[in-house]
Amino acid sequence: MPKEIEFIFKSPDDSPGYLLGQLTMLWQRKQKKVLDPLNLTQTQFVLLAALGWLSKVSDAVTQIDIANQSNTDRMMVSKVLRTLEEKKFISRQEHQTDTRAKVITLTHEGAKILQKALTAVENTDSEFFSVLGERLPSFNQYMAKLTEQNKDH
Amino acid sequence: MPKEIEFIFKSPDDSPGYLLGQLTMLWQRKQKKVLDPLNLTQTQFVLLAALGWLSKVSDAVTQIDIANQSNTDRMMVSKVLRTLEEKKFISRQEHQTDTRAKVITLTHEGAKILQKALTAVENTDSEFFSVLGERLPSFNQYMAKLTEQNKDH
DNA sequence: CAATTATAATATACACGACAACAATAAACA
DNA sequence: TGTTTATTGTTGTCGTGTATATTATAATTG
Repeated sequence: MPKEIEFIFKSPDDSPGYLLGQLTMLWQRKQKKVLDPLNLTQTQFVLLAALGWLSKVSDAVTQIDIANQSNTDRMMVSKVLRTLEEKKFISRQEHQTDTRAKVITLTHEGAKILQKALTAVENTDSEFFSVLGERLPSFNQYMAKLTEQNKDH
Repeated sequence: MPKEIEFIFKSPDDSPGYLLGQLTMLWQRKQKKVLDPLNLTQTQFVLLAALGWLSKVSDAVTQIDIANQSNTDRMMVSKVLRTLEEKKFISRQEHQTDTRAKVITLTHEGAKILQKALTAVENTDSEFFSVLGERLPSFNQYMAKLTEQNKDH
């Protein structure tokens, strides 16, 4: 390193951004291990869960609905749903009134996998965050507040 | 959705994993906007910062050192450092005593960019987490504890 | 010292994640 | 009604992340 240049580094433990990044990396690696045996990736699971959630209140869920529900962009949804279709976890049909849109539904197989995945992920999360103990609700509040405050612009 | 199957969804606000994922997504999008003008990606910034940090105490930083410091895996470091070399932000030389290893150093240009990036990122983080106010140290403690607890296995 | 084991870096493959650009069609409105 | 605008979905590109396997070389040990 050029000797004449001095950097001012904060200690990692004082940098919430750094900590957030590190923690997320660990969490995603753990999620991956849990979902791999179910033939699902993290994103595939999230989109499948979003579809399951939306299906409770609508019988004509479109790709845009899934994108909005999961805060994913529509290109990602398009690509991942194609993969999920190949895996026979979902099916895509023409929309009745809007020929641009596609109606996405869970297959039996997809519903079964989603059930397993929801349970597995919840158990893993429970263990991952267990160190917080009774402080978990407080942690959740922090996270929810931060998410709310930083949405959009 | 197959009508006979019922899913049990937790409310998103009660799921720390979901919240962590959502928050990280927002944070990464914001980081990207800040780093784009500096011709750096998130990962490139992290590795550059790890290199800067290590350079303070060592004059023979290897790729493995950077990988360990940043908790990134070796392949990632190999690929990203190649890109950073093309951008003239770092240089890679043969190691004196270990011919397998490469010694990584910041170039002048790289050091200047890193300085700018460190400032920009810290300002962005400061704004991103400002809603926490005086609860920030508490939040940092939660994050540090979670990270520590979930390292490795 | 020779054989085994561990380590540093790379090659390749698959799957995101963000973005730009595009085609088709629906909705809004002059 | 006809034109503009918005919406739905797709394709393609760049840059991660993770896993497996490979090459070269260092370190360990029988």
